[in-house]
Amino acid sequence: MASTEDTIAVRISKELADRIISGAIEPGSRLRQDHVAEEFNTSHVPVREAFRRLEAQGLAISEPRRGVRVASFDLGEVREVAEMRAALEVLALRHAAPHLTASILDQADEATKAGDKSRDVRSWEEANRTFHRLILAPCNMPRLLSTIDDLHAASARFLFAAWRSEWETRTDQDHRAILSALRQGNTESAATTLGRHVQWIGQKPVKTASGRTRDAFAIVG
Amino acid sequence: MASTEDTIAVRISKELADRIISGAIEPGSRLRQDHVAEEFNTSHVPVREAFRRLEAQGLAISEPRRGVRVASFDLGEVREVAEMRAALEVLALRHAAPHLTASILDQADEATKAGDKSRDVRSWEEANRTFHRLILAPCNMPRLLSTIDDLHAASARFLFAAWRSEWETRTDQDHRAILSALRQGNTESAATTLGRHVQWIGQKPVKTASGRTRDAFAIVG
DNA sequence: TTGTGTGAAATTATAGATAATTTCTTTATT
DNA sequence: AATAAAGAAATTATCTATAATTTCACACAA
Repeated sequence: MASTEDTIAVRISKELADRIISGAIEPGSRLRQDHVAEEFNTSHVPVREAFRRLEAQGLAISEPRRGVRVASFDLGEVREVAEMRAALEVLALRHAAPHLTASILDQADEATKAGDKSRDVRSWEEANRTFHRLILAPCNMPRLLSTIDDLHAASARFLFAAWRSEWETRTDQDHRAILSALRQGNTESAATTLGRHVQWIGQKPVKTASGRTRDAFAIVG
Repeated sequence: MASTEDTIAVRISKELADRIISGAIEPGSRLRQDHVAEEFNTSHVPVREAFRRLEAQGLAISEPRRGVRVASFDLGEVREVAEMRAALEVLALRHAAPHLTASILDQADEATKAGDKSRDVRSWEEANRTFHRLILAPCNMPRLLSTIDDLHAASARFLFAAWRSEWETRTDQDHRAILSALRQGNTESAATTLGRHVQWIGQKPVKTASGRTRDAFAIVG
């Protein structure tokens, strides 16, 4: 962790992002600058800068003079993020494909296996994110990649909100189909599968705070 | 202008964004917080927050302890922004199409005419942006729309850098074709044209500071 | 009950002051 | 002349203090 190199504001924003994504802080709850400042043993100036970062990532919403709260989300936003990911990841893959090496594809295969073996959401999500990053990074489009990263952060949040604890292992056929197409140089087929893959929205009943049961939705790809 | 409602940081970031986009501040030049603070008659705390905003929009780059500078760009980034716009605007249009009314399409037609009549880049850019926003806004996907807005800001910057002053009026056939397809309910055709339209990169010789001539590139759609 | 003021407490937003780091300039050395 | 070292100036990052605004709790009236 290069956290000693980072500025305090960056360190705080990373830590808060992690908590928001993992669900440790509830959607809608307020982020109070003095409290955060006290926790991190700083003044609130870097805290405010951290808030601006979270805002840009779509993890928090700030209303002037009324403070910052953790962004809430609904099925509409899950769909929106899924479709944006589909459009942008397909674009990235088309550009990355010519630069993919056997070594990268092997690593992506490893990530897929790690995902299949995962017995909890957190490690599945990490493996999945690694897979996507591996095959997309060689596109060499920094702006595109950072937008995709933000969308993955949002996806992870939806996922953890739905699959809070229980997780069934499953074999990711899509990842395998994508890798196989890429190995054969069939970029179009890989892109098509990827586009469908990231739009797959899983559905799961969860118990709400009030004891009732409702359906939660998340992107599972 | 609702600037009195905004926080000082927002006001500063908007003003600086405008200067960066218009080219009033050169790419690569440093943004010094004390100087900006003095100009706006504030302390540097809101200035720093404004910098974080610019960073998120991709208009400035900040290096810890070394300050913030105006982001520079090259042909690669112009292409990247063009492709991202194509992917995302097509997505937005597909969702917006069912909600488009005759009134909206008429307004878009007006915007096209205004663009054709424009005798300078700035007013052409504004009309063009209005056109795109009109036909995309009804998609009702806030995250997508704000990402597209940032990309339009980048596009405008490329454009002003290339077409600093001279501008030839021209008739935008693409806009007309898109509107006509939309009126006929042919969303796919409109989307295809839009995707191509936004990726059209114009090329123009410009004189550099050192008196030499090189080619500048910009998105002209 | 429901709604509406009112004041205290909490919180945000900004200013001014300080410490730490980088950049620039000048001077010495090969 | 070119390069390196050293010190001064400028600049960033942070902290402490203050002003302005919002939120909350509670009382009172409809």
